[in-house]
Amino acid sequence: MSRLDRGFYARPVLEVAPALIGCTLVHGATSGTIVETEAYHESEPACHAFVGVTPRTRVIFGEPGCAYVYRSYGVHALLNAVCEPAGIGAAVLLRALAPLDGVELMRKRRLAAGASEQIDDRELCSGPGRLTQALDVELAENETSLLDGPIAVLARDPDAGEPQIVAGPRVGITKAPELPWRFCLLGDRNVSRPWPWRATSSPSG
DNA sequence: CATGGGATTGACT
DNA sequence: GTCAATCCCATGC
Repeated sequence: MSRLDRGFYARPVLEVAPALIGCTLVHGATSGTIVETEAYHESEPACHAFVGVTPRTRVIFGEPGCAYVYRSYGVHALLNAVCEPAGIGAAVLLRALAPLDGVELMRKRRLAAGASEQIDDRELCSGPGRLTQALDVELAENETSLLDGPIAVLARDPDAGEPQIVAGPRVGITKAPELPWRFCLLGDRNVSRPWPWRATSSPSG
């Protein structure tokens, strides 16, 4: 499968975020299927680009298809894909993967980063800070290109069919919490937080 | 130059 | 459910 091209990322961020579900994130010997994303846009205050162009946010206003990597809570690196044409500040946060290649390497890295000694496979990449630990994505890779740089995003397998996607409110933000800009692969158990899929099932579930 | 906040995680009650 | 760890950067003086 080939990398997504610049035109893929140059679209509105609310199109790109769900379109990334089912694509494959690759870094070195480790990879995973993207199962959870969130959209961020300069027009709403939860987005870092809301404050305008600064040294930090410059990349978000730059060329679509670049990586925006930043440190969260002084602890974790979070990976975003810059979207929309240059001049517009928008990006998609990659929040969870279903591990594909290099699972044992992921486990080794997660343990080295301080995780508890027992890690279920579904916990390897189930969170924005966890997936950067597992794939060893670093702050130094901020502003690298997803089109030909060290971090690659591959298109969906067209034979796999369209994934079923559910939308909901974004996680962990205090501003604009009502926007349903979080996208998950329906029923996938690698997502970073519980999803009310059982809401329509029996309570004992 | 000092300060406050944050797109999280893991451990503990 | 609660809480600390830890650092970059935007803002204000």
